[in-house]
Amino acid sequence: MPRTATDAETRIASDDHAAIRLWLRMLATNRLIETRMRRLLQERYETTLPRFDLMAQLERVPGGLKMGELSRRMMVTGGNVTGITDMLEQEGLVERVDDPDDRRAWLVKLTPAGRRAFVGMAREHERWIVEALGALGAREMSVMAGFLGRLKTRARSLEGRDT
Amino acid sequence: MPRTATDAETRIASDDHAAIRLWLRMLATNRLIETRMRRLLQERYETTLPRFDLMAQLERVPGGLKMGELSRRMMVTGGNVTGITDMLEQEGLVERVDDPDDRRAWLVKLTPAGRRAFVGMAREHERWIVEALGALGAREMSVMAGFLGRLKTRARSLEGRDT
DNA sequence: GGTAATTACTTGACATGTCAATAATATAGC
DNA sequence: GCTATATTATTGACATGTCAAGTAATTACC
Repeated sequence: MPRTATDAETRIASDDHAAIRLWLRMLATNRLIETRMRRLLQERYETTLPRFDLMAQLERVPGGLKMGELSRRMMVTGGNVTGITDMLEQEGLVERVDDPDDRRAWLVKLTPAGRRAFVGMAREHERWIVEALGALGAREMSVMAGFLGRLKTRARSLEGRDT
Repeated sequence: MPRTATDAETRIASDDHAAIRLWLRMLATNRLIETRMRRLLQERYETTLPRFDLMAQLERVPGGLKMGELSRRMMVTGGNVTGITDMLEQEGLVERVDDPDDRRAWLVKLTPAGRRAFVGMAREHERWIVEALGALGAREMSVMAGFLGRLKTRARSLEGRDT
């Protein structure tokens, strides 16, 4: 029995493709960091990652965003955005305002309380991320960002046609 | 307004830390590829990513794995493993067998039908991954795997102490 | 060997995610 | 302007994920 940690990457035989190993490592790394962020957000602010994400999207757009815009930016379905917005609205952190240009649509905005709550969280969240990614230097981060950019482009183009 | 696609990475001001930008890009890339895999698994095999993951863990261990082992390897909670195993058991793809060494525990194994189903899926899944990660060459994959390895190690050590 | 602490799993409550169906409104085309 | 189509958001059904509490069995310890 190896003594190394046993996780999602485990048990990949050496003849498996390098791409598979890389993908599993991406999954495991993301999950580790994401789980940590969830836990910290819960412990320190009694909130969750999706709520934080939604507020982060709104924070830079004082005029608010339509549900569909939120959905696209958060890369989740509209139904999901409806649910999270409902929660945040109940908590008084965001508000739905009628879109004057489209009576089907809402503009979702941070309330003053929401903005106050967000800025504190965001500062600390940034520290957590800097800490978590601190294993890489600036140059390495830049190289990795380049790789990821190419993977993103590829993934998008794959969704275009249907292979 | 830039003409680039609007997604989870959007609207990060240039003064934000490189680590944040990298993290958001990791999230977006993972989500894009993962969503594609979910869709393909659903379309071609009427199954889901967590079911596939659980079966993948079992495939290399003919003797089966305990629920707790599955939980650790899949990096999800035990309650979650119970639910997914229930589904797969109903579908006849895995079975719970009494662990002869521990009467509290189960050994979860692929049924013959489960193994048959898995090998077909796995082959195609590997093609999908190779295709999705094809934007990177072998050397680049190896560099990226190294970066991710360091991020994983860091994340684990952060969970050790409590910063 | 008997009790206390730990471990393995299940359960129930709930948040988050998907999808498909629906209602309301906008838009395009004639 | 009317109609057909597309877009915006909500809803409900369901899968997946968390956590905390509960049960049963094992292990540690005196």
